[in-house]
Amino acid sequence: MATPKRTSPASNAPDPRLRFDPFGFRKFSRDFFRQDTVSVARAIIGAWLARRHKNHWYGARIVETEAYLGAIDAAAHSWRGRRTPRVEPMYLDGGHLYVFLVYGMHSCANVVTGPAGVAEAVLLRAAEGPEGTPPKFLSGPGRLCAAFGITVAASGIDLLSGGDLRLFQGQQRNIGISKRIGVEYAGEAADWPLRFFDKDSAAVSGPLRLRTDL
DNA sequence: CACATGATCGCCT
DNA sequence: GGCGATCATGTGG
Repeated sequence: MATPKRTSPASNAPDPRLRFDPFGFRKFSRDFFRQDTVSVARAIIGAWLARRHKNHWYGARIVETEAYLGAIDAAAHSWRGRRTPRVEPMYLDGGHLYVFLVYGMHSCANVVTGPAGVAEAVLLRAAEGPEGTPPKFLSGPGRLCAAFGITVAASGIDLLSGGDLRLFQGQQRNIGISKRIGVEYAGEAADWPLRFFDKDSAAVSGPLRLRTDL
């Protein structure tokens, strides 16, 4: 008989090093996510991504994001209003999650922004784990998803309806701005200053030259 | 650190 | 059929 084919699980277990206690954290309002996408991308630097798994909580502080501006943005999956099953979650109300697979192997998680029908989102590019975890542990969208066990099975879920994935408010940070990473094909949009990062975090991804303001 | 390359497959044209 | 909102590894400066 043939070699057993490995089936990808609906959702993977989060890394145990991310255990944390969400007690006392404040949640965001729906209207917060309905703001313009750039504001949200900036504002969630320092916020906490959290996941519940088998009655335990796991979390990390977001240190790097990118804004994707929908129909007008050649780097966005919803460019020119493109509407396919994969991209459909981008059209949901602000506060939902959009997850996609790149290069056949890495998941990327986005927070949907704007009101329903506006297909914009914020890509979560990197986070900082608890002290003691390697600086690059959650550095890069693929690694962040892998550590949290987030897969495309989570695409379309609501972060505000009491589910297993949530976003909590954090502390204000020193914000740096640059162009986005890995979108060179997007023409003029490739140079738009839509990447935001915590200047004081070692967990930020990408080349060093993109770690300073424009 | 910068740059090049291979891995690997769902999605779109 | 081609190509990515990436990552790990290897080379060279």
